[in-house]
Amino acid sequence: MSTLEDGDNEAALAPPPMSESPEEKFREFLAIRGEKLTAPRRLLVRHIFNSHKHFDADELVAELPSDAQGRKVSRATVYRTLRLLVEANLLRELRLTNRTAYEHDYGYPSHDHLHCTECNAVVEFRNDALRKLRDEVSREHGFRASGHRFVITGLCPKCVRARGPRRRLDLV
Amino acid sequence: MSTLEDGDNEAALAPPPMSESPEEKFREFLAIRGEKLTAPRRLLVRHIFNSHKHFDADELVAELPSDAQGRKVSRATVYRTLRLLVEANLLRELRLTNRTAYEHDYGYPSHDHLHCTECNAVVEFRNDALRKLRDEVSREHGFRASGHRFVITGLCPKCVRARGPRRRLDLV
DNA sequence: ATTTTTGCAAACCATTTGCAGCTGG
DNA sequence: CCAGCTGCAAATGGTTTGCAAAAAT
Repeated sequence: MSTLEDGDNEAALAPPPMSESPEEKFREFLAIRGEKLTAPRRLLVRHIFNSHKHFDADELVAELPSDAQGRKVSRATVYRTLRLLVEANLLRELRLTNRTAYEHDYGYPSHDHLHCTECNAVVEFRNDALRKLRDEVSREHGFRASGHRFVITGLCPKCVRARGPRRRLDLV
Repeated sequence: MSTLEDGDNEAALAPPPMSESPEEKFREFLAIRGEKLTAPRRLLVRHIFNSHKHFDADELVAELPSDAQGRKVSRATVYRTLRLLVEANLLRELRLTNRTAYEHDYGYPSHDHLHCTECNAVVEFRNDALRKLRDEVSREHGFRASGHRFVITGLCPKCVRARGPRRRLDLV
């Protein structure tokens, strides 16, 4: 449903009201499929959209609060819900390392990433030329682009300072 | 060692002769680290650089020929060698799905990818503006870029024709 | 009441690793 | 000869799944 990442620019029907909350959007998505917005799921959407950090399943599990009875949402449910949120276009997968990272794909402007291979830091940036470039290339190849991922890998300023002085032949 | 993907443009020492074979380049890389170009490793480099396909560890294992005694290179060695080839900048990792894909990063011009989310096809393209854009962005953020990955996701021409006619609200 | 969801634990699957014996230089 | 390899099999680690109990409509 026309996310910020979506390249399709036809306006088949009324644009969705960008004012609905992630939770509301998730509820709609589930309703359409005859599925339910349960307590664990509500807890997860709320928690996830309370901050704009990147995160992975493990971090999420660790951060989650326990309920009154000291029970946490199970790891299995976390994974299942993450899958749903991705299908609902509320989250986007990142795959920079062996574990899958997630970031908001709803209510958050389209952007790309700089990834420090040294300290694993991830910095976001916006660049409009990129989108144009993407559509150009897609057109040339007869593709219908629905999204893209542009990751620049290298050393962040901190790591450049930390080890930049070294020469670049130290293969051993 | 100054690969096509490398953004560092200082010329610390004589540029490597681009005429040496992947096998030769691998041998040098290993020699520097006091390691050996063994029979299994030689078989792997040769096999891998005989074609320009993308591949993953599993496909590689499946394709590998058995020796005279009907033994194949073990899966463990395949993984270990792939890691080495990546370190040697002969191969590059791709990470489009859950399994790691590999492609040549030596003797093959720098390029990016269109990824069809329907049939999983991967098409390569070259675009020089992208590299410039990458360096610009890196500079703005104080990064020292060493590479990038730009993947445009969407439907390839074939899949557009196959299912393009459908409207775009079919969430169910 | 019926269908979906949850939590647990076991299963999965790609990848990694310990180790004893083999091998290249 | 000796450091570095290989293969095997067992271990890992992230993610998925079967199933019976629990919850939602």
